[in-house]
Amino acid sequence: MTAMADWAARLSAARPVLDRASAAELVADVLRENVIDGSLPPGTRLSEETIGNLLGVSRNTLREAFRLLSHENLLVHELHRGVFVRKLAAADVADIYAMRRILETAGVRAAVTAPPEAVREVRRHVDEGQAAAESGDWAAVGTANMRFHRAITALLASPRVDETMARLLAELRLAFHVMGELRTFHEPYLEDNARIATLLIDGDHERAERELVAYFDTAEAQLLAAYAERGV
Amino acid sequence: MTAMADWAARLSAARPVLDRASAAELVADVLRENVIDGSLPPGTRLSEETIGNLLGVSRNTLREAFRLLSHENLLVHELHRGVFVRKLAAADVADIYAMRRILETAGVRAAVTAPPEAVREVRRHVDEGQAAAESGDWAAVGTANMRFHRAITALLASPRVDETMARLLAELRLAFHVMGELRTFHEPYLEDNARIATLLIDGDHERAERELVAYFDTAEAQLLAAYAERGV
DNA sequence: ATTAGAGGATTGTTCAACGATTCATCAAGC
DNA sequence: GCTTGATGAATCGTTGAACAATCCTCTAAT
Repeated sequence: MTAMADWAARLSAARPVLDRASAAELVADVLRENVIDGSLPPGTRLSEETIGNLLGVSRNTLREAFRLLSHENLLVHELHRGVFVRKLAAADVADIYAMRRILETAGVRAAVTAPPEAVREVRRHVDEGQAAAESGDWAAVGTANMRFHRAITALLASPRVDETMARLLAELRLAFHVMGELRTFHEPYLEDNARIATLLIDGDHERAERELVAYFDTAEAQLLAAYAERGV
Repeated sequence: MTAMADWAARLSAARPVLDRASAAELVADVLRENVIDGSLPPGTRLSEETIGNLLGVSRNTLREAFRLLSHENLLVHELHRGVFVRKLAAADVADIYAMRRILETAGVRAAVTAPPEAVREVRRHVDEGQAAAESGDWAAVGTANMRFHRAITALLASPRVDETMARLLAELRLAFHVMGELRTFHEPYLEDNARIATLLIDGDHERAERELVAYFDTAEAQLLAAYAERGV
């Protein structure tokens, strides 16, 4: 009975991979990648004809992909004007951090009852980030940092929280483009993350929460300062 | 200067009404209504041709409407099979309540710093619900109850939290269909809501939070019991 | 310098068509 | 009797074209 339950669990887990065939979703994947890594900077207009020819899909399919990404808040659709890569306003950044505070502090509090391997997963992403820093790959440090924070909310073991968090962080990447040097933005937080992970493993979730909140305050302030400087 | 700010505020508030020209959104509104009120029960398959003819729109427009509602988690899209009215599993109900616990308890804690009119708004929806109960309109009691809970998370003053909460509650309505009598499900909570609102206004957010958590526990248990009974 | 208008380009929407996939039916084999 | 495999109908996925509506740019006139 447990053996069969195992099959069932693994098979149903593999199911979404099989469904991954829709052309619109594939196009959305490509565009999402380019938006996130900055190839398509915020404000860029995505012409239907140009991109359609470039990717070899019809306008209808392309528009469907645009809609998918609009729902993820990565593109904005303006009636009769087209779709643009989202430009995050300062208010958006503040709102994203507000929501992160709620979800991630809840995650830290859930660490007490979460399975130990989930807590270890948090630490794993810290190590990942430090390794990337040593090789000077600051973009990789950034993604490791995001995985670290996603691992924190993963302690809640809630699919909906996970998805919300993933979307929030993808959106936040749009804001990172205003930071000139990735290094100055990511490097200082490596230590913070390590400290928080240690506190979580030690079970001192109260101090972990305080440190996390402090991180939010400084990171948000840093981003907003960069925004003010650039007058966005 | 303030006069101009007034114009600006009022105009930008009226803007979404103007944009409401998309055929797909109108179609989505109709379908949403029918899904929520149970005319289209969970599991129903929505044929593109049938519904397209019924509403007199092209398949493309209809597909866009489907996508809108899929994103709201009211429909599910299965590749090459079509779209279906979402069937909420017991695990989904549990997950929705997990997320509500996080967001709404955060809302209660934010009541301390929230503007007084926002707190009064919470109480207003309690009164609404009681009025609806007196006239025996239990569906209206249900919507008032949802507005009550949305008002709680509105204390956080975060657009993203508001939207997440709205989607969660719309999704949850799909689960209400398993409850036979709406009255037995909604009536007991009128008192709870009133008590919580009073505690919020009095500033006793600690007790308010405890009461809210207790409400979640019983409401969730009641729903899950109904699920188990019907073997869904 | 500002405004008004014409023209071109792009998006919004629909339609028809064809290939791809699923589902139900039915026959063959163990 | 049950499973396996093939057949055909129904439906979805995608494309391309067409036309209307809207926006943008450029020119010309005041």
